Amino acid sequence: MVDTAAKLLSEARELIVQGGYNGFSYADLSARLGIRKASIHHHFPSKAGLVVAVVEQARSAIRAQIGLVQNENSIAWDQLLAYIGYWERCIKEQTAPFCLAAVLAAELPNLPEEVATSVRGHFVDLSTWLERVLSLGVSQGSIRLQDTPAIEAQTFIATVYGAMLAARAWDDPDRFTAIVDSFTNRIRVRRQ
Amino acid sequence: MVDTAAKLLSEARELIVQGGYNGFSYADLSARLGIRKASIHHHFPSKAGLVVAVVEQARSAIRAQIGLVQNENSIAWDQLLAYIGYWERCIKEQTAPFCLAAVLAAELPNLPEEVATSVRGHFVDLSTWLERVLSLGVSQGSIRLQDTPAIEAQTFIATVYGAMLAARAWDDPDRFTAIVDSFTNRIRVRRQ
DNA sequence: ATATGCCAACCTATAAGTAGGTAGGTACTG
DNA sequence: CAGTACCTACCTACTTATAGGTTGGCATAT
Repeated sequence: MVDTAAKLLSEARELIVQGGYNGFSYADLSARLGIRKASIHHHFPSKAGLVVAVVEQARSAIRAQIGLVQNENSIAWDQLLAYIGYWERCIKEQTAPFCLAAVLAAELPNLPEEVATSVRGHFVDLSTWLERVLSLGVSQGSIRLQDTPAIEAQTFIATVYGAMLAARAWDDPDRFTAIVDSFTNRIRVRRQ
Repeated sequence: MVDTAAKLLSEARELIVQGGYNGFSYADLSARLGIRKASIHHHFPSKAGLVVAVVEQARSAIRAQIGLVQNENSIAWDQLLAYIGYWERCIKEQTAPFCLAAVLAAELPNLPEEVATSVRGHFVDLSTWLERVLSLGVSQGSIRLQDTPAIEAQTFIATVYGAMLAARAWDDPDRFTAIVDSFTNRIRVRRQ
């Protein structure tokens, strides 16, 4: 039985992905969950606090992924493809057609400071994870980089987010795949 | 003597780039220009109309650039570098640290239909221009593509916008350059 | 009794927009 | 030349709707 706070986080995430920080209100959540705004304030006294909670939830998931990379049985290339595949499915199925942090980053100068801090932390967490995946891939011989793993991780994130934007603008999920493939093709070591 | 409507477009553009469609109001413009909101409505009766006008102004500039590519003296590589250089300067100087269409595209599902249509048109216009530049570069022997010029133009746009997002998230203009360089390095034909 | 989670009622601020008016400038007409 | 009409661009005052949030209360579960 999922509790109200969790549902609020989930719905808030969808609404943010759809229209950004200022594009949704407690009234939207109220309509979606069938509870009054005052009840939402009970769980999340401020909008900024709610959005921080949404971003922090996403960051927790990334940090869990970081933990998985530490597992010595993990295969870097598979993890990278899994991440890409996750977004491909989300974009095709329109379940999560855009990364929360990306849509918030686009309006970063206008965000409440605590939200901006959390969004930046999300970028740092994600790049930390990817840096480790890429480094592992290099040591496993499946990945070849032209720059440091840190720089390449940031490049990859930018590519993924740009690809999401393209998929959204052209209303074509294949744009996402094509654009991300140009990155993966560049770094992949072919075995023959 | 720049007229009021032009100033409104210019300020609206800055405000949109800062915080998106819902992140600014007529009151912000009123404060910036020192005129009352009702006066702004005189020039632009609706917010959607104002934002469409801002986007259409940007599209006009792109179409002017398309005209320049038709000039047989133009050098594709120089045009590409000029476009990149333009954004590098804007991001470093914080004069226009993000592309209008990109920040609007991030919240596309929530935009009024006429605005969404205009934003999509902006993507089409920009990719049309870039497609021509890339095709010209190929025929001039300075550019080598791995896919069709149309696909590569879209990839480039995604890269540029993703790079802007990265520069904004990391608050580091060099992120933009590094990420875009990975694209230009891939397509550039070296002469030696 | 306490904690949790919901509610009604309410508040202030602000958003997009409307209606009627004024002032200055320009063009036209007698 | 003066008067008139029209245009442009601003204004005051106002409207409705909605946003984020506050306060006190009720119901249920432990």
